[in-house]
Amino acid sequence: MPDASTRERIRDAAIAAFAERGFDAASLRDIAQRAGVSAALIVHHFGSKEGLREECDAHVVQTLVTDKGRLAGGGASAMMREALADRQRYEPLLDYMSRMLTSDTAAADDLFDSLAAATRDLLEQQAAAGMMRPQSDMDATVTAVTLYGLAPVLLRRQLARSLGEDGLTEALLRRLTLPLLELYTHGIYADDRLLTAAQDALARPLGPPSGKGENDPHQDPDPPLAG
Amino acid sequence: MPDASTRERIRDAAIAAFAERGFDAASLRDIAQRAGVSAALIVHHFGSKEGLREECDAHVVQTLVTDKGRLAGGGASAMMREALADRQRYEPLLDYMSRMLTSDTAAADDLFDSLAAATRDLLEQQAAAGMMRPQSDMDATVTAVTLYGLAPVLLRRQLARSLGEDGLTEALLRRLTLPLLELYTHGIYADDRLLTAAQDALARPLGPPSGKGENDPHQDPDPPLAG
DNA sequence: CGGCACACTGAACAAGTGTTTAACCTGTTG
DNA sequence: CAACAGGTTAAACACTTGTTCAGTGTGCCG
Repeated sequence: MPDASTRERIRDAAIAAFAERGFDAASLRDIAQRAGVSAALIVHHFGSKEGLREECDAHVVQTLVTDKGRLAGGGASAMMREALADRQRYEPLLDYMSRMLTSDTAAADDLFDSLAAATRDLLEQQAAAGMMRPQSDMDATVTAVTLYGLAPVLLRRQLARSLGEDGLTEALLRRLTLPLLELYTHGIYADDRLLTAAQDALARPLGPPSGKGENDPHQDPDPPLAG
Repeated sequence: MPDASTRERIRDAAIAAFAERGFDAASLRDIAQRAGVSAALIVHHFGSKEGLREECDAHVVQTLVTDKGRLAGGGASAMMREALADRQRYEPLLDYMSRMLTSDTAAADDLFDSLAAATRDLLEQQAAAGMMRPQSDMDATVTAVTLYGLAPVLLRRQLARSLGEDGLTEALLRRLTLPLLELYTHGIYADDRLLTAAQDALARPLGPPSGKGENDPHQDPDPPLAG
């Protein structure tokens, strides 16, 4: 393992470039300039642009997931707090992660599985402490909560813009805290009309293929899926 | 407006290509081949690749939002149902939308604003019908529900993979219906310990800068953000 | 010192990019 | 028929891309 600092400088420059412009749009010469080296040196160290990507993927996953057990009990929420605390260092990682999670790579799958596992640990821990209501389908709940935790990261730009903030500010996180906790504590619906309607509809072996749909769980009770 | 069918064929081929491979990776010659024309003709019709993109953006936004008032009361949930019903036609649109929402274009902002507006309409309608609990910050709730509705679309690949389904199948939507409705009806927490702790912490003018954090709303009550 | 290994470079290469140019074809109009 | 307009194309252009090549410098080891 030779002088690793150059390798690491290239790797970090690549992560920043991939995060900013995407893998295809970021050129080796662009990355080389950021790292203060030649394009040829990148190939010398990583074999190819694809090799560089793999190393970047692995490093981002490790930093976000494995390293220091940073999300053992926090998940994406912990990430966002870390990102706030050390913005210059973590913002590229969040951008990189966002692009990774919506790409079809094995590294993306690994990352998501790690996040889902951390979510499951947290939920099971809270369930054991008697803090959680019994869930009808724990696997689906885990996946959904993981998805919901990632949404503010992936759509961070729209989130901030929509609420009139300038990026992921602390004020933005504070403002989201209560509404989200209200949702996770009481829900947003005043009664269980929609829920029981969906339960009834799903209880029937096979719903009407494409009827009027007032009782079709995919026609009305579903809005929470999106709104 | 000359024979529009060729223009539309090019536009649709471009949407499919951009959705599959991304704007940068999809080449004009690639799009031209899909549409059965020459690359030069694309430039002749749209001026440049960027011009083609703008027309694709506009068309996708119109199809998903404006056209037929398709999401007046349904939002992303309605989208996913449409996508299921006519998969071959809508799947490229969902991929295109996912890429658009995570890019920094004006069209993306417009699309998100339209989705948020539809979410607001739906929630206010349900609030007027007495179906909703009072929200402490309606704007934040609207944004959060919009984000949460988009998460399954953006992360559809991970969602399906995580629950062992092959894409956005009807079985997958059915399986998600109850857990999500439970969440939106009762929450997932058995008591309001976390919520009141956060309320207390936020009531203090300025929280401890970086104390132990057991009462810091960003340290513990936050997990719903991600898990 | 000689020689080897290796980080590192500028220049060149083949392939692919978006775009331009000149021309072809076809239908319409005067 | 002649002239024009416009959809359409192949070929060329200038440029960028990832990668290769031949070489330079430097430090270590025998």
